Amino acid sequence: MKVLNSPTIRRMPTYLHKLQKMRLEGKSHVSSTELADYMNIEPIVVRKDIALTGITGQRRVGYEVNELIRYIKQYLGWEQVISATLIGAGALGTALLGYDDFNSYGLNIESVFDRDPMKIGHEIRGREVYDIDTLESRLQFSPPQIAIICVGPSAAQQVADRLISVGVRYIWNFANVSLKTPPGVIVQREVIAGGFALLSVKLKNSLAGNGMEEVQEE
Amino acid sequence: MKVLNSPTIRRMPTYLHKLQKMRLEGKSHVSSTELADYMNIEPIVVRKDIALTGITGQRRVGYEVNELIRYIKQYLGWEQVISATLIGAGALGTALLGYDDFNSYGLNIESVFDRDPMKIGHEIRGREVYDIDTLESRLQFSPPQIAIICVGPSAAQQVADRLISVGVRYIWNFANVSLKTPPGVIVQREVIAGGFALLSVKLKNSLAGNGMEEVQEE
DNA sequence: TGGAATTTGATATTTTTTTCTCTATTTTTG
DNA sequence: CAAAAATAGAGAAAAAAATATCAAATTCCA
Repeated sequence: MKVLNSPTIRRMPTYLHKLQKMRLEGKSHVSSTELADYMNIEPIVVRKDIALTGITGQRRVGYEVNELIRYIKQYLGWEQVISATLIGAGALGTALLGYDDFNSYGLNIESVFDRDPMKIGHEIRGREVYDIDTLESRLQFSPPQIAIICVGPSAAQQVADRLISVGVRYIWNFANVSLKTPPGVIVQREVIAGGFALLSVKLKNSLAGNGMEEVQEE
Repeated sequence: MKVLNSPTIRRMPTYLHKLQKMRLEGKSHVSSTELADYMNIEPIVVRKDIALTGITGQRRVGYEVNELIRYIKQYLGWEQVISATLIGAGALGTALLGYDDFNSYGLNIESVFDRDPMKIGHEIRGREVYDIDTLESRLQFSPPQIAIICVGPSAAQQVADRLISVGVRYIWNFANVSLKTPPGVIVQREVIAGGFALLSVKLKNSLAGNGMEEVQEE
């Protein structure tokens, strides 16, 4: 069985989001058609994605919502809590702290660090901000599984180095810079402008064709 | 020639970022190897990507930095300015307003709207925040090419409807919800949790194998 | 100067991802 | 109860993307 399919994995959180909403609404079953409509993709894509989790649905009925939630979470490794630290309590870090779904995804941001004296010791979204200088002393003995880097590009590499030195192996990097890391460290870089680039190309194409062609992708 | 290749387009901003840094450093040429090293991908991927822009390099030398910047910008439609409005001046909206590269990408955020009276009339990152109630009156006669939605999920659909009603056709949606839009409207949805899902799966796999396999993708 | 190394780019191949086709099942409707 | 509609799922095919191979050009270095 295939285990790592990037586009599928990227779609999973959206399925989950929708499923959890449906659960709240009391829906017991969901069809691939329904999920596909929600996401503007084809039902067959949804079925293939879901098949990877190992669940089986019921013909003419669909999938059991609760069961599907469980299977997706298991597939993503979201059944047990994933510990994390957030470095950089600026606008972006604050936004991430306010991202509601993380709770249900098992992401537990245990600590928040910043270097700004105006922030240190104060709470942001209910969490105390620690001095970045205490990073090593606080994380050394039980490093989080994931570090989320939300500092500016000039500080990101140094922050990454320090995180790695205390044993962090998985980095979710929002800084607009490519990190140099030793083998064994996995970095997931978020390039915000990527989505904008896609949108720009579609915009450009429609201007060029100055007409009615349908460009719909990704 | 192929025009719309999603993974390639998503990598373009990163090439551009690096190239602009190199230009500042006074470098005149760049090789695919150098860009590949920076991004932790294979040089052949870089060459294929770059080939799509139509530029030709020089063997044993690489590509001329300035020329490559121009070709990439042209490929993405970033040579002329793209007008935009930002709806939602919360943490995420503020973060986007502070994203330095947008200037050089031709993205011009002309207006910022919010519904919070504490924000309306004040400046955020040097920009005045307008009352969301004035959206129609301000945008009606020259709607921006792109709208960036950074409001909460409960408000996003209504905001999108209003934007579409004044003529916006391209939406960059950061709200954690799938928008329903009429045909002809293009929505680029950013799912923040997508990257986290990818990282989680890699983490899970390494725990499962509790050993030394290398899982490196995307 | 001549060989080694580096690099692009054309072409081919492989891998990944999406899409299609068709069957079986189940529910709903007439 | 029979027909119709909706749905999952298996297997095949197509499309997209990444990777490999190799020739040609150019530069570097001994």
